[in-house]
Amino acid sequence: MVGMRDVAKEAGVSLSTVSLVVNDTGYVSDDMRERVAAAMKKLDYIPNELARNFYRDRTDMIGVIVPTISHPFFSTLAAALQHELAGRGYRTLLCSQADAEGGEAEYVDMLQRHMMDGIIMAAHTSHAPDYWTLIDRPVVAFDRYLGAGIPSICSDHVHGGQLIAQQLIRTGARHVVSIGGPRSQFHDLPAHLSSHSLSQSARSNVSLGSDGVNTTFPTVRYYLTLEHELGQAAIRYDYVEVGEVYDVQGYPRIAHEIFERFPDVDAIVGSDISAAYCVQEALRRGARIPDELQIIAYDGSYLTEAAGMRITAIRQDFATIAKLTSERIIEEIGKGEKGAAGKGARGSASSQSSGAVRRRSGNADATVPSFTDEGGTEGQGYQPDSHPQGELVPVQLRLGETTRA
Amino acid sequence: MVGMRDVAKEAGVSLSTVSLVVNDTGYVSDDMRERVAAAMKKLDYIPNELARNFYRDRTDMIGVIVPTISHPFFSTLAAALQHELAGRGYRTLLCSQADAEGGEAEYVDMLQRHMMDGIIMAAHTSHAPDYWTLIDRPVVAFDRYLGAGIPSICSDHVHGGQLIAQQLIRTGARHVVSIGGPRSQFHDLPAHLSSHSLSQSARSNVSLGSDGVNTTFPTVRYYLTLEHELGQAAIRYDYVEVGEVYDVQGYPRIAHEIFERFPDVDAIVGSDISAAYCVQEALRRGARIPDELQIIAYDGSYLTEAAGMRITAIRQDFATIAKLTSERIIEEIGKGEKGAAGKGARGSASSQSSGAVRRRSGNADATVPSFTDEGGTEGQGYQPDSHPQGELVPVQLRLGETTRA
DNA sequence: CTGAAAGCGCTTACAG
DNA sequence: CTGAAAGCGCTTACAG
Repeated sequence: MVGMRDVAKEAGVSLSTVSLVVNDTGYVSDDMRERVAAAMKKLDYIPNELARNFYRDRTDMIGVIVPTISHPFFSTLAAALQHELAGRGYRTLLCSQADAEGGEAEYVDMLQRHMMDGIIMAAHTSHAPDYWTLIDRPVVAFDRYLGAGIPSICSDHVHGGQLIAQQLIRTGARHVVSIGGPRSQFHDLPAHLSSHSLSQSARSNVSLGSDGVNTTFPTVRYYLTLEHELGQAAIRYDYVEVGEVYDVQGYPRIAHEIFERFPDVDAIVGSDISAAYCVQEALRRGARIPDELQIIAYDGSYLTEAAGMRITAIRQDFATIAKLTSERIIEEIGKGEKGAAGKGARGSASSQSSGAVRRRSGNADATVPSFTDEGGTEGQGYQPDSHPQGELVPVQLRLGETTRA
Repeated sequence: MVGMRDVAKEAGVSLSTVSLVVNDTGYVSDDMRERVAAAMKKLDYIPNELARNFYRDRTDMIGVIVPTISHPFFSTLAAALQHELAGRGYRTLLCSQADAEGGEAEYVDMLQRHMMDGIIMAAHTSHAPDYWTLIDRPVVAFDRYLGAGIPSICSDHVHGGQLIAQQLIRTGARHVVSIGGPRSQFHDLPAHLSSHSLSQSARSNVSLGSDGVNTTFPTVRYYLTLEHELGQAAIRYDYVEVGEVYDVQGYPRIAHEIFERFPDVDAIVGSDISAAYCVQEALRRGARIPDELQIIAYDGSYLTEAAGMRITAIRQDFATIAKLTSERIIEEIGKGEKGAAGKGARGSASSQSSGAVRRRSGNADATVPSFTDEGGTEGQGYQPDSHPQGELVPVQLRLGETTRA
């Protein structure tokens, strides 16, 4: 292996001169520069980034954790994130929870061991908030609540739920079935409000904004909103559970089941994949879409375009999500940098202080929601674990062939 | 940051003892071990993997290059690879060409700079074979030919083409349209055989096995086989070009175009996405599938299951592909290791020798094809750039609702 | 503007 | 079985 030392010898200059040329830092005379360049070319020198990273204590790699890549929503999200991060000089280490031996923990480990500069967490986690809070290195969540002080970016699911409800109410739907994850995820945080049962949460006057929902999983806000609005309009509503996102078998089975269990269903709402299977099942049964049956997908990935019919969808704004999330994680990484005053420093206290900086300000931001649909509920003092919220990314209803005008 | 030095001090032992305990290597008395463990726990010590990697000159990371993740074939492939690699102790650095600033070059760069231990290349490349051959670090290709000495794993596309042809001939198809990439990719290697035009390549008596095809892109064998077999059966055949895989707009447009240009088409063959859009377009036009129109997808990712109808598909065997490819790249990495006799060595010659080892034996393997459909054509001496081939992974025809019995 | 020196946090011969 | 020492290939103050 040819190293800087060899280049220096070949060019007849000192090691540091070579380093300066390689990194294009500081002042080097043209003469030196050329001699070094020539030597590098001659010896075919390639810098060892491992050494550089070691010294800098940075890898310019950011981990992106998703439940599974083989799901159109997450592959689209991952692509958008990689694109955005690449534009900002970062590499993406994509982790598909389902395909990693140790799940997300393995990646958190890499983060702690300095193999990554930060993590974007877009998967469900079974770990308690403490786990995340104690990590003390940059973490940003997408559509998840990981604990006080961990910034999070979310799609505006309350609005998503409203848009669906409006569409269905306006077109006279009478029996809506919605497909979603395990209902237990709806309230997986210690609650001061215990609206556990379907009927209760659907009908009770629970506020769906910054209080009333105690989950690590903000997506449920769309179900809750939908249930609430349909309840108000006295439209029959049923919720059907599918398994985890990576339960590939579950989708076709559920589609079949819905038609068996609810012969009079006239509107189905579910994630892109669920919706696609429902279109398929409906076509097979000869149900007339959208006259007899409307289908609305939640997510709006490419699958909604290729599922036999263009499916009307709530479209999450992948580009904006990726942009905000990337900005945020890089900001967090920056904070860590500043905390450590000069890398050569004795080092023992620096990471602690930087962690404190990061966490404090992360906390401040994360607890100031920027809701579009409601205001004035924040600022009522600190409430541990109560419905924290991050920046909200607007969603959009994109009309396809599966809904009525 | 708390380091080994702090742990050693706390435990009152030497640095090396701590290292031995952390890595669980060599002989350490139970007493020492416990004292060290206690100190680690007390100080919350986390080893810095950056330093470790730097010393070992290994990162246990393997790059996987695909054209785009937002494509069901490649996201399924990537998931399978990540799964397989994780089981063997490697991390996957997923690179979506479309979303990386510098395309594959950026990742090759990382490989050369020792940030990755190897690369699995599953995307098309515009670089000449020389580019890859000179890399001198572990690279394995999937369904690509990158140059002499670069091992490659391929699906058995010749068989894939035959299976499709059989199905179509048996069911009496009369006008087949197939959708594929730019025809220029079919012969992008310097050729001794110039069968460039569609009609010529479809009808001439070109052998479709280990000679006659000069492309870096083995997938074309399926088109060529299909063309050849349909030609023999005197079935009308047309080839329609879509853009690159990441041209998302292209698919629906092509589906539309096919029905406009070829009103009498009664069979369509294309990748999962193309096929899905064709199903959609056919349903919209009221074409009766499979009675009037058969559709066969090539790849067999989950999309074929959710496209309005279960699409009959040639299924590539993702699990086997991932297994063979992973084994192969790890084998290549191993060769590099052995070459370097003891890491502390002065180092200058070691990487060259390891490269030579790798390349020579890679070469030997790569030029011994294991075709299932033909035999005895190899061993006729060395032919530069002529139809090289690697291990073949069988494909399968999975019947769906879009073909006739 | 250039060079000699120290150091990033670990691992591994090597001497005790 | 344990400890002092050298070194992995770079970068960055610091003195000239």
